[in-house]
Amino acid sequence: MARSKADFTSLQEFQESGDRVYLSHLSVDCVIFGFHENSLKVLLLKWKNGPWCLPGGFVKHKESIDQSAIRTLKERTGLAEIFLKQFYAFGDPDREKGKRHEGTWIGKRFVTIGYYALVDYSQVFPEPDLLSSECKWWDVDNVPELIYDHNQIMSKALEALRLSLNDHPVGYNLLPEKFTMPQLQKLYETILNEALDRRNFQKQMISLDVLIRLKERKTGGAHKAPFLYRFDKRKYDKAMKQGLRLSF
Amino acid sequence: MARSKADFTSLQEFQESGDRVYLSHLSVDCVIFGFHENSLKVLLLKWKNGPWCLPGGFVKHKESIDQSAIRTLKERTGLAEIFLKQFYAFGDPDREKGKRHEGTWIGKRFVTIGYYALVDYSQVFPEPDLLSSECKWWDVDNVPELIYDHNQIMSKALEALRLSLNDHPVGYNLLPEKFTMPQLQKLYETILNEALDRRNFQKQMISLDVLIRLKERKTGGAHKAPFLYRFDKRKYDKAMKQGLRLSF
DNA sequence: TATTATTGTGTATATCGTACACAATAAATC
DNA sequence: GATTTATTGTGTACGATATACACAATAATA
Repeated sequence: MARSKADFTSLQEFQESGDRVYLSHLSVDCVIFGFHENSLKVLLLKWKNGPWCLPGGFVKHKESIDQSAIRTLKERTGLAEIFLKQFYAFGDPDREKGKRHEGTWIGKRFVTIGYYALVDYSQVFPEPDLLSSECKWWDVDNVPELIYDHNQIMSKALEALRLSLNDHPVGYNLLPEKFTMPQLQKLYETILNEALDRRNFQKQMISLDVLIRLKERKTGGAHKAPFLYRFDKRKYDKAMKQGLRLSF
Repeated sequence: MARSKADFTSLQEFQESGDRVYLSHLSVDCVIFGFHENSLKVLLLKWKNGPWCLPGGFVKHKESIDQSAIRTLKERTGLAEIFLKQFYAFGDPDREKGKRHEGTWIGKRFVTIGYYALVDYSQVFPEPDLLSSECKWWDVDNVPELIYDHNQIMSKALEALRLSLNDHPVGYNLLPEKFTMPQLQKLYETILNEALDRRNFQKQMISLDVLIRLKERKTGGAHKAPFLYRFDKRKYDKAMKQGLRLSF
């Protein structure tokens, strides 16, 4: 996990007294999804002279675990108010294979709570933290080998996102405000990793009753200009809360 | 959360040096579901001279969180090899409203990982631990007020169980080996809290292709004797792994 | 002006979910 | 032993939903 150093002035201080600020043995890791050029991306961090990892952080003594994920996200993407969902806790004692920082605060055993976030790619300006040399987007089906069990965490996040499509709409957080039906379809196809019928997809989406079709069309591309849509936020939020399949 | 004292000889020793054996700030809580006399039950623990709570435990230094839930379950029910599923982590800093043991190890802030378990009611012999005076089954829609946020944890467990019915079979862990279709239906109705059509229910269950109808019928009750069924374990396990609705 | 690739729309069919009715029967009652 | 009662076993008709598929319209390009 990557860590926030805002509360310390040096790595050494952090390693010597992490307990002062954070709960020991506990971290959060964030799988941040974005959508760009018809593919699903995750935001990864690279340690200086080290491997890639998920952006993560630690939990302050008087902070909720949700809050600590929100803080991590804010620090890495600059965004507040983004969609965030806790999906699983990872707690094998040997999950940190090839551990570094042996004998230090960060070298202890950690149980980590996994969150995934959905963000508007175009609004994000990735920032590495003080211990990282890079922070950038990777294609979900082309991520490098990550430290510890972070590849597994990412897979589980993607699986959770896929499952959520069964009962919840997606897109509000991943697409720009105005978007076309083909864009929305590509998003679904990318997350599900399968092709969908264009006409049936449109019917389904419209039946969800969360879209508003605008008068405008998207111009500039070749071929027939597609209509632009936006989400009806109120209906979208309602669908997120209630779920879409109330069926048994 | 209730705690295991097996690793200590006194409460005082435990309070003074819990860190020696367990990860600090971290616990697991188990919502143990059983099914008896046509209603869904949860196993609760009562502190000596205190309120009721979910059975829980702490995580040893070299133990996975799953293992620590398994251990807790074994201690409380006597059962090993039971169905167990992690469903959510609860980490608000003030979740332990009305905290006791202020200033002691157990009085610290805890983030807890919630698990739910499905067990065969008739196989369980509830055992209180050394700090509890009682351990008994309660009807899910009639549980008393529990400590901390344990009522919320229980609700979330029930919700998770309900959602799981959408894509996974249930019953193998909650029913005796041989059972009737009406029994299975009651189980579903209890979990979903709604009445289901008898004929359609049977068709659905049979279409899941995890049941084997036996030649025997259940005798003894009044009225027409229903057939007995059992699960085809191989198919059941496959359905548990793959899920039942692969549809998008 | 013609071409090209893409979008907008509708229909026929199969599948699934839902509503519903009647015959069979094990125990209980008389 | 015949009758009553509540429950189980089974099948069918209907409507809703999912799926497969075809053709006209059009924005940019050639």
